[in-house]
Amino acid sequence: MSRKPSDRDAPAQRVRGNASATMREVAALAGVSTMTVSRALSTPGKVDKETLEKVRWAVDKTSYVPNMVAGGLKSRKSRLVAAVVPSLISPVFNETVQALTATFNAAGYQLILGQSGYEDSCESELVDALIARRPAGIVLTGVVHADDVGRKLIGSGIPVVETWDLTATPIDSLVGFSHEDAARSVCRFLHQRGRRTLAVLAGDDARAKRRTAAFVAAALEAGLQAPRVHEVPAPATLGSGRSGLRSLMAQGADLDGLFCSSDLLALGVITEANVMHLAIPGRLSLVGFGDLSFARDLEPALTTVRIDGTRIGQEAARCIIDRAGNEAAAARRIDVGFSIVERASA
Amino acid sequence: MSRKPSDRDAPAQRVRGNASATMREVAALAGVSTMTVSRALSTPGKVDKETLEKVRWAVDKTSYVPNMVAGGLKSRKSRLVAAVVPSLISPVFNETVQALTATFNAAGYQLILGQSGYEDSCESELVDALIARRPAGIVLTGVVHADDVGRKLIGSGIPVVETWDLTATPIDSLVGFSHEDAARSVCRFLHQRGRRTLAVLAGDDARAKRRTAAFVAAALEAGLQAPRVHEVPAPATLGSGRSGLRSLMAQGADLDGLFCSSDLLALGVITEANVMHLAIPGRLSLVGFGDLSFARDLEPALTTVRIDGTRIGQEAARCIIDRAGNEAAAARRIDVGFSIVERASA
DNA sequence: CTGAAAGCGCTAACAG
DNA sequence: CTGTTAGCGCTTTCAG
Repeated sequence: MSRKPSDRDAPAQRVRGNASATMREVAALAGVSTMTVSRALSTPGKVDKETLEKVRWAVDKTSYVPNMVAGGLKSRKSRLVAAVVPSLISPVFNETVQALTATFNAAGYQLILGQSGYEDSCESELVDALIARRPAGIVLTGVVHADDVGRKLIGSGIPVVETWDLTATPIDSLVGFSHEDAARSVCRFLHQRGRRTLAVLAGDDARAKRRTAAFVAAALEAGLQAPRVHEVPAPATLGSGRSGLRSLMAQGADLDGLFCSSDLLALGVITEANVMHLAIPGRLSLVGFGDLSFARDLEPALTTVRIDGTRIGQEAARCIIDRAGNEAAAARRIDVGFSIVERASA
Repeated sequence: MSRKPSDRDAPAQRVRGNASATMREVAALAGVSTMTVSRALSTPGKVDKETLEKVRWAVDKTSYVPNMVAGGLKSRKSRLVAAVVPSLISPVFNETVQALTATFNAAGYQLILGQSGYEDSCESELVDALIARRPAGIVLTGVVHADDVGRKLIGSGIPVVETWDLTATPIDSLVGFSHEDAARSVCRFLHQRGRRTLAVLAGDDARAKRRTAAFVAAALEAGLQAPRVHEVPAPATLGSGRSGLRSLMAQGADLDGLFCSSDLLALGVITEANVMHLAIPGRLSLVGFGDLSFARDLEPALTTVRIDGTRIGQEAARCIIDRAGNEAAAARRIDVGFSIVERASA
């Protein structure tokens, strides 16, 4: 079996089998100073054409890849951004994470991902670990509650964007929507369509709980009886949607309007309703939350609260990118709102 | 409105309103050298108890958070790892990404996330950007095809783990399973249960295509007629599952066994079958792929190919963490296999 | 347009 | 147990 010697051999310059070339090696090979190499790479316009050629050739020859760690240390621009998500298992934040990665990558930034879990417990350590990287910004999913975390974040001087929620006391920038308003709207929506016996099927995380509370309050205000509430452990699953519906129906078969704190729960409700021969929307109006990709194609198509996760990600990224370009840029507060996508299920 | 002055003010040491303290400031405040501070933080056992106290106090007082960028530059240990995923929208890799983040974080590493899209096009630039961070390792989803990417990766000397697939020519370590074997097993499974008119409903990404090809070949070998194939654009959705089933049935209502390249497609098939009054598994046996969280609770519960995404993530992380501790550690090849989870739908 | 000098903030390696 | 010295690889700054 013959083998072209150049194929996957280490480039000639490098003696150490692995470890990347350094700028010095490139400079030596091109017969210029490291400074010129640096310029050729970051501001090619400021370098003579011929010199540029030589440098490019040397870069190629050595397979040089700049070391951003070193560059970042000196220039104090890490081009790194950190994001914290409660969970990567549930698909709720997939759109946002995707938009963050895409927007940041397009602008030459890289994303470090951290997971906080649904409790605030280890968030403090996580934030420390992230600050240690001196990122150009930190994107948080949810608003910060722990006081020490907030202080740490403020003290670090790193731009912060809290997302997926609104608060009167943001740390810095804010891109979200009102969970309370969304829940109230759903309640009104069901009420206006003649539904009188309402219930909520919700996860037990903080934001879902707030939606539940707002929904219940709105129902009471509208003169309806207090909605039944069934809580399931976060993250929500199809299975807990099915058992949730059973348990809710067991409390009284007159239930005619149901708000699920997640489309996954709603999918479970549809599945179980099918088994129980409970007509949706005939007997029971169903509203989900999240407008996950499958919602539109369900049978019946799911009426749900749409949150534009992609937009949240994009706006959050913009906050940080813009601020990196102009330190004086002000903190932003963006309410991306929500919409009730009316489909067959309600 | 009164305000406790100490509340959110900048610590006394720091003049610049933001920007974190440096180790020098801590050292000065504690009355020791920077080296002692460094040791107090990373190897507290080697520092006198009293000194330790002083340092800890100074760290606290200045809200000092070590700068890992600087530390990493000197020690050549970035404690950063990069991962590349084709897509963050589809939930297929959620488990793996979650396991990677969790395992790495537990070991004191941080994860940089990159998205390649389902084409190999921009993968090369992405890999460059990642190598530029000098991560302790790179985890790839899928095996590398582009030759220049492979060479670049090898040349960098950074440990690489390819995942979710097997290949005879890995770059370095490998954690995956055989897509061909999985497809063949499903074919055998359906055949053994008396199904004779088979079809495949599959996404058009490279790995799904290979499963499709293997499934078709296995059917032919078993003496069955060539399975019908319906391809849908990746990423797969519930909607394309529904229309896929219609189109497949239109080609002949005698179809009695269907393999979907994703559970999401299978969910669409179940939904549409419900509408068409097509009994599953009575008339049509259905097998999905992925064992997404909802599969077990569907009606009928979905028979599907389970890939242990969590294990893939954990093993991949281990490959890199172990190698970081012992440079001589050998490249690993782990076949995590797959299993057909037999439930009601087939 | 190019180069030399001077670090960014931290830690290996060696002395005390 | 602690301190000193010397950089990691790059870029800012200032002279040519």
